This record gives sequence, structure tokens and C-alpha cells, in this order.
Amino acid sequence: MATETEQARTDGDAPPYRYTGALAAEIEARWQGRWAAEGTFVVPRTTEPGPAGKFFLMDMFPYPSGEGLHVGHPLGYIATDIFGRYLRMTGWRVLHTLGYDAYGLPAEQYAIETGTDPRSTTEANIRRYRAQIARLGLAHDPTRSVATTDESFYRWTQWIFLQIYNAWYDERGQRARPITELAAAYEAGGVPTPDGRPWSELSERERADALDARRLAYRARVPVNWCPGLGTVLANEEVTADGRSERGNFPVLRRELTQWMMRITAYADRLLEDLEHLDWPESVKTMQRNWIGRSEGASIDFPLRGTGAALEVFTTRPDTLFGATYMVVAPEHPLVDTLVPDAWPAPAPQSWTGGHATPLEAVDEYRSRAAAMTERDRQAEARPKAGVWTGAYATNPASGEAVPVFVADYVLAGYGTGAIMAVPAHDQRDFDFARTLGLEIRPVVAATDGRDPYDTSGWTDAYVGDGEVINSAGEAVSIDGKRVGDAKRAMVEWMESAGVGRGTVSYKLRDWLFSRQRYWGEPFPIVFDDSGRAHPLPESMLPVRLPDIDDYRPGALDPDDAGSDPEPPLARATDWVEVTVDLGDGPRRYRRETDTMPQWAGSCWYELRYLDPGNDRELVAPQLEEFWMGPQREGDTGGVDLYVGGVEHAVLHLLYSRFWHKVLHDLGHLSSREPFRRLFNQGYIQAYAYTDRRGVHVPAGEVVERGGRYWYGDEPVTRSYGKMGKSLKNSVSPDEICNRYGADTLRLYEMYMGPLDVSRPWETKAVVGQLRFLQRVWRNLLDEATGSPTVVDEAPDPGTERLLHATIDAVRAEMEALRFNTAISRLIELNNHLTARRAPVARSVAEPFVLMLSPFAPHAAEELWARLGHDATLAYEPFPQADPGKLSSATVTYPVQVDGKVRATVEVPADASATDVEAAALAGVAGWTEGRAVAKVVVVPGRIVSVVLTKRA
RNA sequence: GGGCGCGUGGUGGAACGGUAGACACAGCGGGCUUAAACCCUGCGGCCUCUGGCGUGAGGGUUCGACUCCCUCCGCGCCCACCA
Repeated sequence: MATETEQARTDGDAPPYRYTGALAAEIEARWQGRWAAEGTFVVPRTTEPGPAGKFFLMDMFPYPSGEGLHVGHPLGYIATDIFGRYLRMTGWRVLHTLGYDAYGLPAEQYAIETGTDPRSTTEANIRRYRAQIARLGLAHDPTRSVATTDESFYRWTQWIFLQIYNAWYDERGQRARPITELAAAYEAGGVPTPDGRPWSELSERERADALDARRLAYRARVPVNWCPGLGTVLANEEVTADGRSERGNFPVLRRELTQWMMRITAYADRLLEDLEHLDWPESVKTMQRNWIGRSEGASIDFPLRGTGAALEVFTTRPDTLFGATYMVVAPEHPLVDTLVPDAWPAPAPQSWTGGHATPLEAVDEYRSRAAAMTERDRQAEARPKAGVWTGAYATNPASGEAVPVFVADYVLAGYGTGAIMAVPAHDQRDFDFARTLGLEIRPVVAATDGRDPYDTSGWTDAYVGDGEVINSAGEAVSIDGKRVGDAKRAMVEWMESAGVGRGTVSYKLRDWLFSRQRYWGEPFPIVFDDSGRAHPLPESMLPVRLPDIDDYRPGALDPDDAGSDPEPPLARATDWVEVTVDLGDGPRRYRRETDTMPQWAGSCWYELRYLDPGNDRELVAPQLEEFWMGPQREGDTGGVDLYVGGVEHAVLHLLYSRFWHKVLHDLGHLSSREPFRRLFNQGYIQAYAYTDRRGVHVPAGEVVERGGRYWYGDEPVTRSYGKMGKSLKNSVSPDEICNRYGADTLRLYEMYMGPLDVSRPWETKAVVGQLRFLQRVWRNLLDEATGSPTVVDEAPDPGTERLLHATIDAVRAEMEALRFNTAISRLIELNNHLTARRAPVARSVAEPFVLMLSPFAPHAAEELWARLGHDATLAYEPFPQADPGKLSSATVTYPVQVDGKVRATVEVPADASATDVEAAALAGVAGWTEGRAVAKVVVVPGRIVSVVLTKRA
């Protein structure tokens, strides 16, 4: 194993086999080469579990940016690698690999900035990431790594799109079904047609429309963040607080455009229910629950006076219907135009009319002002409630009273029905609005907090608590005297029987906007005919390749022109856009869809492709999916056994992928109901950052400390602290650490810094501690001058043996719980013990030690293992097992407390009875109990003795 | 405003309700060395020090509380006019 060149590479006059950064680098390169050559971590395409079972282990895959990795990125990868190596050594068949999420706006922007095409920059970035990650010695199956931009990958992304497009949601069966079954359901009358006419009376075109109306992927006109300056719509996360684009700082305008949508709302209840079965952090589950935002309530129809129409509202408080003294519709509500009369029907105060001569004028003026505001402006806190009367009245269905209808932007068009009944006495927002406009506040629930339940003149806020219903008796219905809960039920019951309302459920979750006017994404497998109708391409025509084009920039338009239309870059690929295909009725000319899919698309399903990356006939072979991800017991959802990544994906990625997974499950492609059975959020690596006096970040690596202050060159700078990354200019490259200390030291350091789920500050000068640890291990087992092992084939001393088994016991427990920081502490303690003995280490201690070290420092451990005389890799060696007989010693030391304070320790035989322990303890603290009676003695076996004295008089 | 977390030495952190501060970084001392580094080894919460006080503050439960319960303070994250 030792070579002449090794010696030439060691530092200065250090012994030739001292474990230094240089020696580590050499060892690491050698073992990485050997693992690759021998295919050590390649997982066969079979369905054979290990003795302990199978384990599908996964990281959230990286987006390969142009900056390369910093030491924060691989934190999770190192953790999963350690866990995977441990699992392998404890008999599990482990599937672990890493792919690349490579489509999306950052790659495209980077390409534009560097003047190269996205494909070549993306490929270069992936190569760089692969090289940087390879240096860390991760035991990934290299044959399963995929990139979302691979044709062999995105062809299946497109295939899944077609599956979703060709499906509808059967509410009765609560699952997706193929669209072909919808026609049958329409025909049989099981599902009503959009306008209620029988299926047989519909024309061909109407039938196609009826099918399109229920698809899970559909086109609709929706409000979007339109950024003419960038020529694309943007996701909400790409819009800054002041309504401009994150990239380029162009205005972002609200505009209605026809876009592809995904009907994720159909799955709202199932996405909610299955959270119960997932082993996920409670915080992430809560975020998803809030995002879905299910609330139970009622829909109520308020007839509009003077028209045949009714205004439908959603409320969670049907019990307060008698307290509804006015109504509010959102400015965008479709009924606004029809309900506005020509003139004010009655004299109205200035606060209602805004001083306008006619309702139309008032409403128009208010609406145009609301439209000019950005979404952020509208939602700004502490903005006084404002609005105008529409001039219309509706009828409260319970009391028969006339209630005025207002337009106000505190009601959102996108939630519920976009209209509310306002109960100012019991809703804070309505209360604020009523006080501003001078509207009646009528209590209908008796307040129990001391305020006057009947006279609201002294109220400073709405009463939202429970209480007895009052003022709620009418000719049709009376609920006076009931508590809020009962009153809700009674009201819904009455409304349903009277036909004026019904119990309903509302969600905050919206359908998912799935189009982007960008180049660098998956093309849709869709073409349009002359009439503009969308047609899916058949599976045989996949993949629809992303064409190479000369100018992949988005169309640059007047940044302030909200009326402009997007010009997707693909539209300029005219040869590609115009296509002649035969969709069953002979070859015809079509135009391709020129939008592309959002960045989430590939990450929605990549876990499935890891299972069967080379399969060109199926997304994944069913038996492989069932083996790796299938449910394992009654009620189990199935899914990846452990998914590790940052909490920033708590909602979007993790909700979208759950949605796709459920559709594919419903359509019979997957046995698992959920993609990720267990989720773990690792913390971030943070670091100090420095700003100059203009507040601009300076490179943290070049800042020096002098006299308690920080300097960048001659300029004093201010220290701050935050997540490591490009924006704070505080990145540290893993390459730099690998060069100085080696990858094993980096791995140990990152894991040792703290619990995996907690963010921790990077400190380069602290890394040396882990190098010293490895050096001591090395020196305890090898001769630094020759590299030969110094271990002896003798039995270890009893103390060392006991510590070894205690360490094994503890390390196993820490590993199972992903507590790698404390597992490493245990190994350090054992090694410190070996160091302090200053004697050769017994082989029976050295070998288990090396095996326990190997998940953390695999290269050094492999080298030690080989030098101890083993030929094969230790990756599949059984992990040491503690011998219970060697864990305990002959005696036990008990701390003895008197009145809660430790006063002595006593040593007793391990098999001493509680009585004996008590006697020894009392003898040990005799000096402390003098003159006082012992009231009670608590003996906790193996732990502690607690003596309680009688109270001093 | 709502929800979820978290507060322990100079620093990162450890502690099934059972001797608070393991382990490590930084610091200080001893040994080795011509010397320095490395290495080995020791010290280290605070105080009026045979004892007392200490895990953000205050209370409670318990033989015993960093840990469980209540109130408050501070910090972080997420959502936020969702009817």
C-alpha cells in the first residue's frame, strides 16, 4: 500500500506517515478511484433486500449554479452518506444517488450573462458539481444519477404531463381517472355536462369542450405576475416587496393571461389527510395545512333586490347571519357591473359614496384605483379599510332585511366566492370597515368578556369569542339562546331546508399555474390546431425536444406596458413551431405550444427515476417501484424511506410532488400513495459577513481583525451574520478545505458542529480539531515512521474493553437517531482513552473502532482497515455490536443526594440489592444527616440515591 | 395579528426527570525542543470558597427540573385582510 511517492509528499520534517492534509488527499483519491473501479456502491436492478431490509435514501437534489459549491451545500449530503454507510453495514440494501435539477431561470440568466447557451453552461456546471461532490467521497450509485435536462429524463416529465392532461378527477370516487372514462360518465349521466344538457345533444366541439373543462391539466385565463421587461410571467417568489422583478428590477404587473393550470385543488382533502400518515417535521406539516387552508363553513345566497340574481357568500360563521348588516364584494367580482344602478337609490352619506354623483362613477373610480395597486400594496398591513357603496341592496335571507352591498378591496376575489356578508360585531375587519363608514354594528353573540353585550358604542374591537346567541329570532328561523357551535349547525340545517344556503368547505389552495414564457424548460407535448384547440401529442412522439435557437433571450418589451403580450423565445423557432403531424385524422399542420414548464416539473417526480434510470419503455418498472417505495404495512403510504433537505421547500416542491405522485398512483402507475414517507430538514451553515460603510458586502475571506475591529484593506467594515452564500460574499469552498485538511476532516467537522437540524456558524479555524482527531487515531494504530500497524493481538485491559462496548452501544443509538455530533464525541472519547494509555492498542479494539469511524471518515478508515491486513472494502463489513456482558463493571458508583444536593458518592457491587445500596449511601452521607431523621430514601437503580430528611423544626 | 421553534461558559454544543457544562475551538500553564510549531499533559461557570449561587425572568409540580406545567421577556422562522 505504501509507496515511495507518499513519503515525498509529506510536510516538512514531519514523519513520513503522519496523517496530514496532503496524505489525506492522496488516500482519498486512491479510495475514490477504487470504489469507482470496483463499483462498490452500484446497486443492482433487482428486488432483493439485505438481511435487514431495503432503504431508499435521498437528498433534495441541487440546482447546479455557476458559482459552484460552498461548504454549506454538502451538509445534508454528508449526513445522508454517513447514514447510508451505517445502514449498509447493518445489513440494509441502500439506494442512494444524486441527480441535478438543471432547468430554470437562474441557468438561463447565467447563460445570458456569460453569453453562452444554457445547455453548455448547465452541462459545465453539472460537471463542476459532480467533481466537487466526488471529492467528498459520497457512496452514491453513480449509474443512477440523472439530470432533469437529459432527454431520457424530460421525455418522462412530458409523459407525466400527458397522463395528467388525459385525466379528470372523479369526485364521487375521490380519485383521478383516465379522461376516456369521463365521456362514458357524461353519457351515463353520472357526471353533469357543463351546461346540464344531455351528452347526446352536444356537438363534437361541445363534447371536446366538456372534456377539456374537467382535465387535471387545463388552460385558463388567470391573473399572473407579468413582467414585460423580462418578457415572462414570474412566480410570486421572483417578485420583490415593492412589486418589481428580482432579476433586472423591472415593474411586475397584474395581468390576465391564458395559461396552463394544474388542478391541484381537486386533491386538497387528500393532501391534507395523508399528512397524518407521514413522518415529517410537525412544522412542515403545519405549513402545508396552512397553505391548503381548509375551512368549514357555509355558502349563503343573498337575493339582490331588483334583479333575479343572488350574491353568494362564504362564511365560517353562519351563526351570525342575523348580524350581517351589509355585504362586500371584491373589486374584481363579476357581478359588480350588473348590480350597479344608474343613480343612488337613497340619499347616502359621503363616506358611502366617496362624493361621487353616481354609483357607476364611484365604483369605477374605486376599481381603477384598486387595480393600479400591486398585490403587495393591497395587502400592506395597517392600511385603513376603504370602499364604496355600489348602490345595490341584497336581502338577508334570515331576517328579510335589506342590506347595502359595498365594493372594498379587503375582500379578495380569489378566496371563497369573492363576496362576504359583513358581521361587524364579530369580525375585526368588518368592524374596522363599519366604523370607518358609519355602518350598523349589531351584536348577535353575547360577549362574556365584560363589555356590554348589547350596546356596541363603547366597543373598541369585534367580539370573536363564544357565547349565547342573541338578537337572532326571525319569522323563518330562530337560534337565540344557542351557543356558537350549536347555532352554526342549526343555521346550516335551516338554510339547507329553506334552500338559501348550504354547508361547504373552502380552501386557500389555488390551482397551480404551470406555464412559463421561458426558453430553458421542458416543452409541452401539446400542439394547437387552426381554431386554437389544444391537442396532446401521442406518447410515440416523445420526447418533444427543446430546439436549439440562436437567441434564447425572452422578448424585451416596454417594461411599463401592462397590455403587451408575452413572446416566448420558442415562438421564434419557427421551423420547430410549425409542425405537420397525424393525430389520427391524417397529416395536418399544427402550431406547437411555445411556453415551457416551470422549474418544479422535474423535481416533482425525480425520485421515481432513480429507481430505473435507463428504462426507455416505462417511467419506472412497477416491481422496482413497489420494492423500493411500496407500502410496507396496512395504512402505510409508501414512499422514500428518508428524504433530507432544507426547510425552504416545505410547501411548493413538497406539495407539487405529492400531487403528481397521487395522480400517478390513481392512474395505476405507482403502488405508493406518497413520494416521501419520512422527511428531515437539515439546518444551514451560516457565516459572518462584512459590509463597508456604503452597506455593500465585501469578500469575507479578505477581512482581517485588528484591535477588535474588522478591516477590509484599510477600510473598517461592519460584521453581520447570515446564511452562507453568494449574496453575503461569505462562501467558503469545500475544495479549499479538502486541500488543506482532506475530505474526511471536512466531513467530520460539518457533522460535529451541532445537531443536524440546527443551523450553525462556520469557523474555518475550528476545522483543525477534527484533523487532530484523525491524526491521533492514525498514530494510535500505525507507526508514523513506517506506516505499519502497531496493534497487538492481545486481549484489551478490562477498562478499555468496557469503554469500547459502551461506545459501540452509544454510537449505534446516536446513528439511528441521526445524532452524528454526539456519535463523533463518543469516538473521540474512546480515542482519547487509547491515546492516554500510551500503549499498543489491541486489535480487538482497533478494528471495531475503525469500522465505527468509517461512515464519518471513510477514506482514512479504509486505509487503516487495509493496513490492518484486510483486502476488501469495509463498506459492507458488519457494524460492531456491543456485547452486553462486557458493558457492565463489577461495581457501580452512586451519587448520593441529601435534600436534593449531592453530598457524596459511594461505590457498591453491581449486584447489590436496593437495601444494600441504601445502607451504603446512608453511611456515606452520615456527616450530613447528623441529628436529623431520615424521612425517605429513593434509590434509582444504577443511577442515584436521594435521601430526604425530616423538616427542621 | 396568527402559527411553529429556540434561549446553557469567551465560542459551537452535551445532558432516558437523576452528579449541568461531555466533546471540540479559542485561552492560560507544565513537559518535550537550542527555539518555535507539532505532540503529550494540566486548568478553566460565578462568589464573600469545608460553603453558597448558577441553564433568559418569575412561579408551580417532584425526593430531585436545562428537561414537565403556568405567566412574562428576548430572538428566529413561516403565514398573513383567507371571511
